[in-house]
Amino acid sequence: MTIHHHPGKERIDAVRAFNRFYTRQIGLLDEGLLKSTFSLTEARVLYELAHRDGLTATDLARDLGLDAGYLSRLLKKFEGRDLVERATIEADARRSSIALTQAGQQAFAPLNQGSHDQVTALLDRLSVPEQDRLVKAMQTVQRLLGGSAEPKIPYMLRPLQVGDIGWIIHRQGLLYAQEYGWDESYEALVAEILGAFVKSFDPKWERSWIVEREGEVVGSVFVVHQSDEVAKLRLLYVEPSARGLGIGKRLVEECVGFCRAKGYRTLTLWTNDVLTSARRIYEAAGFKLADEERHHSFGKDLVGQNWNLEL
Amino acid sequence: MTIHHHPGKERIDAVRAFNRFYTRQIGLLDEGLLKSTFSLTEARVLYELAHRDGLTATDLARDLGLDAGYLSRLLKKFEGRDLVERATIEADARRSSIALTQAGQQAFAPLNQGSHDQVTALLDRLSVPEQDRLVKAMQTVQRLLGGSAEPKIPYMLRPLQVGDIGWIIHRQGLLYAQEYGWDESYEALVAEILGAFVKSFDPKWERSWIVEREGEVVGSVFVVHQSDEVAKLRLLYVEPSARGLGIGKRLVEECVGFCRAKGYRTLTLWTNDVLTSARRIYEAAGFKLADEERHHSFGKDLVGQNWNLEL
DNA sequence: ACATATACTTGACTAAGTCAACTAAATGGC
DNA sequence: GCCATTTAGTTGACTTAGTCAAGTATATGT
Repeated sequence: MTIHHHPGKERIDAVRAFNRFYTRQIGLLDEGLLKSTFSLTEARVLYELAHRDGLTATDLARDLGLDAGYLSRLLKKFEGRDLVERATIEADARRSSIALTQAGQQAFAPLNQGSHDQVTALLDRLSVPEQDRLVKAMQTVQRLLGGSAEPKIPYMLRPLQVGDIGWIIHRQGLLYAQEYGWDESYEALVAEILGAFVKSFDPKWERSWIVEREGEVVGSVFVVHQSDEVAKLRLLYVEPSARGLGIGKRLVEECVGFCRAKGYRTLTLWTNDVLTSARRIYEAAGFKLADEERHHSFGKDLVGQNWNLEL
Repeated sequence: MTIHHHPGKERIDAVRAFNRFYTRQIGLLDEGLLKSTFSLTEARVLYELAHRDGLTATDLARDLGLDAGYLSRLLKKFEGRDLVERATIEADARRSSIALTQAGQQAFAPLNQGSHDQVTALLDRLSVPEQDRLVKAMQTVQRLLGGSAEPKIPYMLRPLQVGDIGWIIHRQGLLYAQEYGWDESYEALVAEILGAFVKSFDPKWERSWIVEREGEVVGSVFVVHQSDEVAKLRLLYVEPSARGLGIGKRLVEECVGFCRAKGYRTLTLWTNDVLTSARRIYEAAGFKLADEERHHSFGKDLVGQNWNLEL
């Protein structure tokens, strides 16, 4: 659903530079560990065995990218030294699940400690905020490359938290500047709307929905009280990276449901005709175009539209 | 200058998980390239030679983490196949600078293309915003681990851009919530102030400064017009990660200089007594405490202060 | 029941990397 | 200016790590 484009040259070069950099980085870390009696590959195998249960030889070969024959011999050696033991799986006599023995765990401990200490030393050179940034960045890389397919929970709705409105202002400002060339006055408008929303928030008549996905805010919408009959839907937005998941539709549905429950008669909203995908959502939800007017805002000539939904 | 602490267990585990993940990732990428006539190490050597000039054998061994003897033989083989040539350095007869020949460059080209294509394929699976996040995250990791010491330009001041005010609202909201336990009404206040600032911005009397460091906004300050005699300094802030660089002091100096140049008589500001490090900056700049008053705001009992500087 | 696929093993092999001993030139101390 | 020490690079002898193909035993699909 997401639109894919050809990556730019700078991006490709940056990724390649990172690969080279990290190849070296891993090389450095490995050097330190090679003082032990285990080779790097052996250490990797031990690590997997120490941290996961019920592994078979095939699992190990696949996950570590090892040759089956090589691994077979390696495991035989471990078995000979009583570091691992195999238990045949009842359901399949070809396979056996491999586990560290007590001795194997003891042999692995110093190795594990060594790697732990190395990483500690690495992190110790950084300040705490830097450590946080490092870990966050690594997790981002891992998540994006891990190709963890779609996350199990594609997204979740939650109420407003501190930091959200600033983030939404930031993202909306940038997004509409990039996509439609709007100037900074749009961002300022969003800031004023949201500042006022929080300041005069009335839980009896008003509500906000924040969409979070893998820890990131990817969408939001607000319902504000205009009169006891009329509510206004404001600032519907979905991050480009999260489009196609039905988030926009879901947010509008939440608004409509909320307004019905609160006894509003009309849900109104203002938008601009250039925002075509938003319009499709409003139409699908049953909104009717009430009126249009040309205006010059955000550095552009636009056509503003008021849409209403009778509840 | 930065304070260092012992990294937490989760952070260490996250880094180790990333190392294991990326070891595998690099393994996968390398597999693809091993179809060529060159081994992985040979390819790495060729890459370095193709991208950097005046390398000596020692440079290569150090930067790629190779054994000197192994590299020596490897280079001899390349030389025999006319892929590289060595030129003795005049200043030091022991060393020679190694470079790819025309043939070497030709031999490297398909290898380079292969790696390029692989990375392209990798990136192609992601949407453009995801690609951007990936590249940014990789650069962050590289910068933090590369130990590139302090950046050459510790920070730079620039005018406001689209996205800045949202970002500042976001960060200030989070920061004051974390450090002082203030609630979301502070973030809302910042949003209102900045929304109004942009909306009614008067370049003749007003100005903003954004501090950028390695592509990130790490501080800001605003001067707003109250009357032709009185200017107000608002929303001075510096990211914790960028403290200790004199950014706060510099920002206040910029404000004072601007106000003097514009002919203001007084520069005033409002702050709270809990913000001690800010107060020190104001005192150092010559501000005098005009009055104090208790108030309950942002979910806390606070003491508000007005400070003035006669220009 | 029979062709095909999967899980692992084994033998024969090669590539990749290490280690120590060596030469030749440069550097530092006095 | 001489000599001990260091650095750059080379070479021989060696080990380790990994590959490839052929094999056995079991499971799976039709």
